[in-house]
Amino acid sequence: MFWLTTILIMEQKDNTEQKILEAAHDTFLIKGMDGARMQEIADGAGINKALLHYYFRSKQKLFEAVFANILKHAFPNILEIFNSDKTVEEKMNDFVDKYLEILIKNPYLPNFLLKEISRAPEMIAGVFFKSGFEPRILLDGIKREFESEGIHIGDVRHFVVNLIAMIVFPFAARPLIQRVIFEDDKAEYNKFLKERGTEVKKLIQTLILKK
Amino acid sequence: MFWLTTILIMEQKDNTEQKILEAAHDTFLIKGMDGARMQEIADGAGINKALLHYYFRSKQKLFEAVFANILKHAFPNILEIFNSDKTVEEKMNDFVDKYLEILIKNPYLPNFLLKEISRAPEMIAGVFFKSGFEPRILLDGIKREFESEGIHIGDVRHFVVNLIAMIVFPFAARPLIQRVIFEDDKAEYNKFLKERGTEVKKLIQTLILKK
DNA sequence: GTCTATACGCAGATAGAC
DNA sequence: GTCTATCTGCGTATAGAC
Repeated sequence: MFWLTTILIMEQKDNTEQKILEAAHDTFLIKGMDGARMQEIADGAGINKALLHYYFRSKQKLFEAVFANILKHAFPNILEIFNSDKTVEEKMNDFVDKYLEILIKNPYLPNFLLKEISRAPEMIAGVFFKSGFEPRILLDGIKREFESEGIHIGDVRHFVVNLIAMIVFPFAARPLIQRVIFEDDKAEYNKFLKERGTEVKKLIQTLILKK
Repeated sequence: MFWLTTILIMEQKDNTEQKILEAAHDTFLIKGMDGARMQEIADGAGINKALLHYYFRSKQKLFEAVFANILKHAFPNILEIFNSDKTVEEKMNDFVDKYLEILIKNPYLPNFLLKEISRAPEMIAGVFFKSGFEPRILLDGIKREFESEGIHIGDVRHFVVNLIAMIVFPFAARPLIQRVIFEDDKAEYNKFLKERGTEVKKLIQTLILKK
């Protein structure tokens, strides 16, 4: 009955508050906190500015609501991937696929996160760590798993940063790369992004086979 | 006599206009166009807001001056590296070293560029392409050089994006990574950044030796 | 060239009718 | 809950004295 529940939730939330959150999401995601305008959000939601303040007292509060929501959907069950009983190599591949999928659906996410985290690290960290997941434990786990398969990956922090960099960067730097290397060919760049999965997984493979 | 010229230039430019440009640079680099305040720039330059408008008619014009300046210093002689008579492998290593050096000196650069390019791609592209360098030719050259040494690197666009991603991303995502993985240990993260050179060059090596 | 004072517009926020 | 009208403050920009 999950689908029913979902529909119910969707419907009962298809109210003004929800419409505001959606419009705010769209505006904040692209313009960021500094660049966003309450008027634009109101227009997007089909209401007026006053109602925004009725539901969320301030721009800041509205932003925080949107941001928490974005984080929740941006980092869904990483643990789910790493708690499976697959080989660590398969987990890495799952991670790549999962995150590329998320980013292809939410291409503005990387830029938004980088921008906002550098703008207000303290505030962001506050929202972020409410999720209460333990990165250090995750990293140690990855290292241990690799070693138990006889693979020496070196400093696991570099390994993970390399991995995430190769996944995220093509999205974060899209406006630049697409223009400079792809002569602003949008379709060609989308094709390129879809190829990233194979590319990154091949690179992991190379690293692992090296030993 | 270059050093003398340099000093002369520095001194003759140690005037109000120069002080404004420097203060504007610092503010824009960290806050971006949207987040920057003319008051903060004026304070930084030790003058008042009116003078800003006397020298540069508007915030927009001031920003463009700063941005052009940043680009000029951010992308110095890439061509110089690639026009040398070293092996392509050595060129790659030089590229990594050179860019890490630049980024360690200008750690805010990646975030600033990503932010501004996504905010106003057209304007940015205008300033950018005045430098008139040809990325496609550069990429083709890299591919050809690798192949002439019998190394098949696959799609050169993926190769280059991987390379730049691994160099740039740790700087762009610093506030996040430092907090999440390094428990906000600044010194430790600086050490990590300095290790990136070895790390990335090792990875290039792996890719090349694979064949 | 540099300052103080001020104009002007915009964006966030509130008051109050319905 | 939703609207219109309005306030308030801030940030860019200008006027004008020195």
